[in-house]
Amino acid sequence: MHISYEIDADVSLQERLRFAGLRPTRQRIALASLIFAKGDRHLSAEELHEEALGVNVPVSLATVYNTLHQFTQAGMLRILAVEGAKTYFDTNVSDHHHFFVEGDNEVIDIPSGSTMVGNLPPVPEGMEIVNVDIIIRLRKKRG
Amino acid sequence: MHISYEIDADVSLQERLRFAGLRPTRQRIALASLIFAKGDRHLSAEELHEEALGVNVPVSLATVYNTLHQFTQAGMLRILAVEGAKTYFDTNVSDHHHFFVEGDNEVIDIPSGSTMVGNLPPVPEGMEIVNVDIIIRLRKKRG
DNA sequence: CTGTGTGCAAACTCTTTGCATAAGT
DNA sequence: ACTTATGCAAAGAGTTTGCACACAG
Repeated sequence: MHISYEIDADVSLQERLRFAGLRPTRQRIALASLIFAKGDRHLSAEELHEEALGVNVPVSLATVYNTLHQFTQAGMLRILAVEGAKTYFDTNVSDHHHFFVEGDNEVIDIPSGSTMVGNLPPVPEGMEIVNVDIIIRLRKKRG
Repeated sequence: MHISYEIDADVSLQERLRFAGLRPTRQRIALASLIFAKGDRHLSAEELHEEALGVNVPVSLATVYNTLHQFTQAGMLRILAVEGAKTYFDTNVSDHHHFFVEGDNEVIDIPSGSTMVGNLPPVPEGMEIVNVDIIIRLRKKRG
């Protein structure tokens, strides 16, 4: 579904939240506008929390976590299993893959045009595919 | 390099460890034989720890972590970034990919014959590829 | 009003670290 | 002997939970 939220961001964010069965509270609206303001992003709970505090939206970290998970469940975000401890959330829910820059811990989208998945292997008995994640790990060329 | 460790597991494990610059201590030998006894495996530190205790090798969890990381650095293991908190170590160091069964948190190797990576996308300026990880997330068919 | 959301702090899980003791060469 | 590993317990990072208060409908 598409809501043209370019016209009035706050109003349609409210609609999106309502549509997802989430009450459009101050915090959720604020977080949603931070998350979805700048197009595709990858962020951790910590990052979003700091960003919120930075623009004087004093949410608690717990609420950030709750909100991110609620948005994920609503299909507005996607969890990105990259590495170790930190969980990243991806605002691009469509089918695409990722570069991951080691050292920087930076996640970069791979445009979905660059089709890469060739023939899938046979899936084990009684199982079905949820999704296919490709992560290309990069390092800076020493130079 | 290949050492035929089928002949006498303990002796050649010692050699492997020595070759990696690791002193072949009781704990490392015991853990190595648990890890490499049964062919390709995916295990977490917790699992290995319990397994060790189960066969009366009383190592501490800290030592298990240390050992797994040392083995990884020595190229005998590979870290598997699957999901969230837990770190999995893969005894299959060669080029291959994985199924991940959601719910069970089970990791299954995809035989490297099933080539899947087609055309890789252009790599960002100044970067080089470390490796390509493909994880196919599965769920049990409800039935 | 009524129910859901939020903030806080405490709890939890996985992992790492510091330091005294034990073991390898 | 001399050096490196180990064990323990404590610290650390990231995430979650429980409960009183606040807010949306």
